[in-house]
Amino acid sequence: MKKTEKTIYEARAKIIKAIAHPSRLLIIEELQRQERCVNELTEMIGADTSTVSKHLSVLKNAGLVADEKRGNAIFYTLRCPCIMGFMGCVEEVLAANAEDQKNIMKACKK
Amino acid sequence: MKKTEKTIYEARAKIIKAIAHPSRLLIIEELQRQERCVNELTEMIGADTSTVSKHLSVLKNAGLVADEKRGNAIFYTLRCPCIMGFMGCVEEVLAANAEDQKNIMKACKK
DNA sequence: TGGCTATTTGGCTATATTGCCAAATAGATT
DNA sequence: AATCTATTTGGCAATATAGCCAAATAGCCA
Repeated sequence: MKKTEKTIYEARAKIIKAIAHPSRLLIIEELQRQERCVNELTEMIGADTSTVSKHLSVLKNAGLVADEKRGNAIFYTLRCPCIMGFMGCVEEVLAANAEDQKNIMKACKK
Repeated sequence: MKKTEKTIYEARAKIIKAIAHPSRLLIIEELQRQERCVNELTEMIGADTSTVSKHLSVLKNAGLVADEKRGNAIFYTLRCPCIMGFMGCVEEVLAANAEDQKNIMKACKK
């Protein structure tokens, strides 16, 4: 792998890594519906505020969300709705895996 | 986040995490083109064989690739070509980030 | 000003990931 | 059988990630 290539793959991996966490997936899904402040997301996730704040900074750092201060709160929005297209494929993979499991079970019973 | 919800998000995150690594991105891209054995991928990546083997087992464990033994070698194939749809969105994010950088630079010069 | 509310930051521990080496395994070849 | 090739596994050290608490910061409100 050449150096230039490596840089490109690393940049892509950084984006995808930012998405690859249960809480951050929830955040992305919710922000795709509507903008939310840290407090609201914290309640939905049920973790410490600081933890959620850090998740948001990971997403922001990857360029996936934008934030805007309004009044006392900071509202986060999803910058790239296309991310949700991801999820369809992920579900496909999960469905395929479930199908495999089913077939394995069936084979075992024989 | 309810327990059931959490399980779902964790399952999704596992798939996405499997994709989120530079070498594994290269592997996915290459397998989308054609099936490859561990040795071939190892050469392309330029890491230890054992390292590549482990990357492949991560992908396999997530259900993203399948393997088939033929002769002396084990050939890996991509199970879900839809993953490549991911990449378009990732590139969009990277382009948007680059655009931001450019604007920041421009603002600084003033 | 002083106290709220919302959010971020620093610090720490626990856990997970990565990547190398060496050794084990499995087939193919001689 | 002995060897060669391809791959996986175990073990280890380095690094990264996650999540909590406590403390810092910033704007609002009385």
